[in-house]
Amino acid sequence: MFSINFQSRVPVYQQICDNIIRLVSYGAIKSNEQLPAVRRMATDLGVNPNTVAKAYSMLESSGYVYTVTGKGSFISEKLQNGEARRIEMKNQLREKLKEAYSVGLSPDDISEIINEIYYGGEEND
Amino acid sequence: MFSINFQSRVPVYQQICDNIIRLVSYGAIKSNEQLPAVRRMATDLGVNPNTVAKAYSMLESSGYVYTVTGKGSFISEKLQNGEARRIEMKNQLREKLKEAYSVGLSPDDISEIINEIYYGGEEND
DNA sequence: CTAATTGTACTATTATGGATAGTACAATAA
DNA sequence: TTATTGTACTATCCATAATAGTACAATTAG
Repeated sequence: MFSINFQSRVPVYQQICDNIIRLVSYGAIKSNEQLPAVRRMATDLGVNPNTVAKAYSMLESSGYVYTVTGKGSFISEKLQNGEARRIEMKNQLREKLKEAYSVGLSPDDISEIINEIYYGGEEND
Repeated sequence: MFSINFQSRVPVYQQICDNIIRLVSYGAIKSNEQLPAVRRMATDLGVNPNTVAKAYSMLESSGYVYTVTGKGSFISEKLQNGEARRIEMKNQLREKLKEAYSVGLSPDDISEIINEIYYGGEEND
């Protein structure tokens, strides 16, 4: 599903939240679909069940997940409309990249950052 | 000069480094200009001198600052020439790309925008 | 010269947040 | 029933950051 970067300064529970949201944005998980059980995901990721539980509970308080004790946790409808966010994000990114261009950042410089973020380099907040 | 966000998960010494780089990129500090003394900046920011010392020493090992014991720490030439501006831009771009990542934008999505800006059209790499 | 200021190098200690360990419980499903 | 779900605890551990305090070499100002 995804993996945890234990070198990162970003807390594991936060990484779990981020990844779930990202997967939904990608369409890899659809709304009303059930998330892996807390204990299951914990063993999959190699972390403590409490850590996953914390992530789930935070996602629920954000409204991105609804949960039924005894059944499981499920992606809410609220998370489905990621398309608008992606378009908006593209526009913002375009403006920022124009600035980068005018300051003299090279495509390689940018690729470096992309690799760092997408393929598991250092993260900060 | 600047202030520290003690609520942030970003370490104070890191914030100090970032801010100094940022100030240089804004032209608020020029190269060969002396930085405040470790003890002075410490009291200004309300932190421990050791924390500032750590920031300075990290900046030095990055080559952004040179230091003479007994005299002080100074901004190196390296940060002139728009280098500082590019560093700051990289930081901003990194934050934006993190957002893009979390929203589900793919590297290809981003490459498309980069090509559009840098090569003015529909080529891909 | 002396005295003050510079950065640096230590060691020790504390504080905080995150993660783990373990247990227990209510609700659901087979 | 029995197993699985999420949840709620408490206690503990650990890593990192930050502090506290001292000391020292180099520089500068007097």
